[in-house]
Amino acid sequence: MFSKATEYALRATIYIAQRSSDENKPGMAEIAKAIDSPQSFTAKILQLLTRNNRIVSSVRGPNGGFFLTDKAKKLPVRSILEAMGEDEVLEKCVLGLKQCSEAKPCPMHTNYKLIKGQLIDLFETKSIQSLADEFENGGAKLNNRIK
Amino acid sequence: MFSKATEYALRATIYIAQRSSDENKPGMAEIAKAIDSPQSFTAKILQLLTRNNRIVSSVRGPNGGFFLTDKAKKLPVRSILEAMGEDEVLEKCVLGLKQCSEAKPCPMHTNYKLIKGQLIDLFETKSIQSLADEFENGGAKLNNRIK
DNA sequence: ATAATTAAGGACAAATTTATCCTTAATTAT
DNA sequence: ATAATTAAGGATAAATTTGTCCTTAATTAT
Repeated sequence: MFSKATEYALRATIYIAQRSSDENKPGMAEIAKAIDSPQSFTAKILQLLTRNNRIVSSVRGPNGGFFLTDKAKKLPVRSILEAMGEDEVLEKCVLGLKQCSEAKPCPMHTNYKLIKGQLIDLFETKSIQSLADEFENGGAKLNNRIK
Repeated sequence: MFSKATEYALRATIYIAQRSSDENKPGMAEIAKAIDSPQSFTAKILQLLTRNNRIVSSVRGPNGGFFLTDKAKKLPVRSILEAMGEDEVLEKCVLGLKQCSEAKPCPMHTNYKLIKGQLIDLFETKSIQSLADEFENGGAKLNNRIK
């Protein structure tokens, strides 16, 4: 559904949201290991997310790392997609037609409409914080390891 | 959601399903024009779909072209995804985790589960024929042209 | 039979995505 | 102040996807 870059962005952001505090800010090595992603590539992605501190914030130097402000934690998950320039996936026509709309529907349009609405609602309603909570308390995983 | 190749595959198959008959088999030039896709690339894709006549059938020579057997028209839309090797998109974890499951859910898993079920159901229930009917009678479009 | 037409398929090219490595800049601890 | 640590950013490479072009093979019409 999403590019690998966006998948890493989602996993990294959720991880950072749950693990960061004033005393502790996970660094690149820790994050990449925790979410099963290539470190350097993930670093590039976090650079996108830290632009203007839109989603993620960072500090350099010893004990530096990444964190989310309380404000950022309340952002909808969709904002991560937006920062990655991939939010249009939610609205996109299944057949890839630019002109597809209620007025000019593709053959899948009416069938897919309801699902699309739920998908948009999910990404706009769920906050980054709520997913971090699932990770912390719900036993949810962010990597592919067995144990 | 899907690759361009799969989008073209879906559009082309629906078009062929609706336009082909014993007397008339659309050719590559007509198909590519009708669905707004690059002709040579679409030709490659139709080669995949015609392998073993799984989805699409073809005849070469004058008045040749592509068509769907009645049996093929009854196939679920999902079979097109399968022929393109892209059906796992339907089952895939939103965060891209291979191990994501009911037992080891990612933070999005429970939220996305219902939507995923509907998506799978849509692609498994809808037949190629039913989409061709939408194209024929429902005024549905397969290209990006204004009029 | 021959020529015309059309899909099949191979080779290759362009564009995009994914990924790595190395240097620079900022910050902190000593 | 200095050295150590860590993110930022540039350059580049590998892999994949998207796309084109040309030749071959099959089929049909004449």
